[in-house]
Amino acid sequence: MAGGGKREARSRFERIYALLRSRICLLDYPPGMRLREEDLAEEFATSRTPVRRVLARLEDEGFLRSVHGVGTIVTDIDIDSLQQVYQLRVELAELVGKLSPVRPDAARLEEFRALLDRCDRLKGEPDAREFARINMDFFHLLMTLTANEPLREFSERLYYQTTRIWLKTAARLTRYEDMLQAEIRFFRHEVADIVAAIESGELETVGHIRRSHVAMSFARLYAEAHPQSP
Amino acid sequence: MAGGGKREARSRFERIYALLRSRICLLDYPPGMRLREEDLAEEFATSRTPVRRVLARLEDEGFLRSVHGVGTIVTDIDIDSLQQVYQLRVELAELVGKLSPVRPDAARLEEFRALLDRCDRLKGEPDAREFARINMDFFHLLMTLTANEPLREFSERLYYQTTRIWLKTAARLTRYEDMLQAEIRFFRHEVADIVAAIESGELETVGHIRRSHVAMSFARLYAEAHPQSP
DNA sequence: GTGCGGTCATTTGTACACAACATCATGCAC
DNA sequence: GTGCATGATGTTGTGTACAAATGACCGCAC
Repeated sequence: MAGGGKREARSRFERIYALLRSRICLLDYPPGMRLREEDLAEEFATSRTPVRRVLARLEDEGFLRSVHGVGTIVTDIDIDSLQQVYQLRVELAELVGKLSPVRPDAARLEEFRALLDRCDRLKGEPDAREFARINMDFFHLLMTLTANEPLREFSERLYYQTTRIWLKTAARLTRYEDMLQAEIRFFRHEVADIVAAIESGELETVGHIRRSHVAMSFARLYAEAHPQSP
Repeated sequence: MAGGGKREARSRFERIYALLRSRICLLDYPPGMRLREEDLAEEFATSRTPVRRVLARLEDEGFLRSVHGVGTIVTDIDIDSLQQVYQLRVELAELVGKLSPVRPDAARLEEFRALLDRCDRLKGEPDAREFARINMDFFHLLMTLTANEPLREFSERLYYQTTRIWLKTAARLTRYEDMLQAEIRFFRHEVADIVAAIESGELETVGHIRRSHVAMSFARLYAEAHPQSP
């Protein structure tokens, strides 16, 4: 076996899937947008069939909704309907570091530290999109701290479902520069805390830190959407 | 709109999906079995296309594995690889009753109580398949105790992935009658405990009870597969 | 007898044509 | 002018033919 045929087909599927999901989560495909299977097929130089395979999965995961005769529509999100998702995300965050914890090696640890530099650079030139990307890389690094496959899979699902709401909320604010700056500071603090916890080998502490930060992040978003009454 | 066209297509998809998943979990389709898309298409009086949509989802969820040129194969399972799945299942079990708890109404409560009768009847005529079915009904009833949609979805995924191992282990034992009787007793005890907790309004306690029973169930299975050394 | 190569049957993956369905514009009746 | 029927247009869902890939079988050389 030359080792390429079938694996190539599979990797292509994963590539298209990851790309489309990324576009949805970065709001390149904003909620409500209609995707055309034929356009996507043309972009990836294939027919509708493999594209439909990807769209079906994204629909199963709640990112899309295909309606016969109408189109494939990016699902809408709002902070209220995501409350349950966040509640579960908070719980799962704590489980990372508790179930099948994996101590990172030197190289992995260096990747964590590199995020601190990226945060600092971002502070000089704030950009919501770049922030979202760093946040995503950080998340994936965190997932390497547990070997529990189902936990990783579910956490990833919840993460991608909730990450859109941040960019959407930020885009709505008239002066979102302040919020962005503040969020970047919060985030850098979280990364620093977690790096410290990792360095002292307290993987379970990582889970607790992460849990509280996810919860607080949601609280801030929620407050932003629901101006408090006296 | 006469209200039937598209919804019918969707309900058909769900029906086929639930049926195939059920067959896999009840070992009607045992691990390693090869399914033929064309056969399934014929059974459901349709073409391969809708069947492939269902198989793709079952593959995404880890029940099947399609191999080009070979067939669609029911995935194998073993107690060791399911350890992580069980660990997460235990944690999620506790969250039911904690996240968005829903107090059951009188009718729902009656359904719980009815399970006790089914258990008692089962004691008189032990049957692994019927036991698995009661267990499944009980699980679905438990899911009505939380309104957290993602939690329900994930719990369901983990439940179906782990339920197969029980029947598989039981089928292997030479004298599985004893084990079955014992398991039925354990299970009836669990149902009774949980009914009592529900009646006193302690939904969070339900989660704790469930957690410990799932954990102990796994421990028994694990011990069965790994004869203890002194 | 054994190992190797090729041929064939079988099955999933892909491409494409067509059906089902929803939406919007158009025009006609009143 | 308004309301409704009707057709045009566009999109996803389904059926089907064909390509790609795998494994089994057979025959042949040695």
